[in-house]
Amino acid sequence: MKQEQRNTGLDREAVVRKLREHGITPTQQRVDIATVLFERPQHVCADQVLAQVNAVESLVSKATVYNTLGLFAKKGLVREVLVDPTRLFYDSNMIPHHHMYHSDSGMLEDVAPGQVQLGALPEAPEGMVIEGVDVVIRVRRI
Amino acid sequence: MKQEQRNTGLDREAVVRKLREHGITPTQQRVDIATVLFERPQHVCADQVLAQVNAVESLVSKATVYNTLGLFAKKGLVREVLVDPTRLFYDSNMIPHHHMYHSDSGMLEDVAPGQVQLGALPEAPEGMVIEGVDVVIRVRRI
DNA sequence: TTCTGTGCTAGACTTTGTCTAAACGCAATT
DNA sequence: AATTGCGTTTAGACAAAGTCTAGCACAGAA
Ligand SMILES: [Mn+2]
Ligand SMILES: [Mn+2]
Ligand SMILES: [Zn+2]
Ligand SMILES: [Zn+2]
Repeated sequence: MKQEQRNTGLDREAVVRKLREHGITPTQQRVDIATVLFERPQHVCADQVLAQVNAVESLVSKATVYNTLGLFAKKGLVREVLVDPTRLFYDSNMIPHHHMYHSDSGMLEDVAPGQVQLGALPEAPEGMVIEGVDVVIRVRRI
Repeated sequence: MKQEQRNTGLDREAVVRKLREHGITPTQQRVDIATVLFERPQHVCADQVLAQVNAVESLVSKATVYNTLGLFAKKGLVREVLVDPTRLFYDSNMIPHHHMYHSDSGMLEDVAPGQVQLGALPEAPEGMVIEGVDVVIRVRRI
């Protein structure tokens, strides 16, 4: 993670703007975390974020990483993905899509929404709204 | 849980038969656990199974409950459902269906497969098979 | 300056689940 | 009857993910 590699992500200013757009006060730590998340679209769990953000020097505590990921999810900056019963993944790709989960390897792949034909959904019960529909295609080695 | 209530589930013999059909040696503990599971179609986590099976007298250890639920899932007797990041649910209803998850209350409801029109799915990658497709409709109070 | 609110932190704690090593049950062999 | 073998069960130690608490930092308002 040095300055040799091309950075396809957002620069610090763009990250700050993005947080503001979602009604999040852009603190130092939140910007650090968001910078890691939006470096590229990825599926990442809290542990990995903690490691990445503190790779060079210790910048952010565990509690803050967990709190911030929760906050980002609530504010619609990232999306939670449940495929592994032992940990929660955060998806920094907010373009609507589904997932293919390789249960052998734990690998998680995006599936374009056009690849899955989702027809009529059931109505949400009275007084409720559909928050989202998650489709996970689980695959394994033959 | 006395003998007053009508038992819609399977009797001990039927449970033993069911285990055998799935290639599972029907030990005392496994039959106890299966009896709880198939008393009625339900979504239940390991903790709850442990509590239910040991309600009257201590019959089965924690390790055995976890091992057995894992075994049952592997053998296709029950189905794992991932909706709550903190625990794994087991579904004793193996008829294909989807789920509606009430994120406020943690309630989990079945959705008939006809209610969700799942069209063409993507091919599994070379050398892989689709194990299953999970559809979870997350709803919450307005 | 003092007060107030928000955010950050270390580290204790909780919960879910796994692992280990010993014991058990039961059948086949001697 | 005693021995062996093997699959199963068990208590309890352990691991990992995540939450909580209590104190501190800091900025803006009064
Ligand atoms: Mn539980
Ligand atoms: Mn977890
Ligand atoms: Zn994704
Ligand atoms: Zn179900």
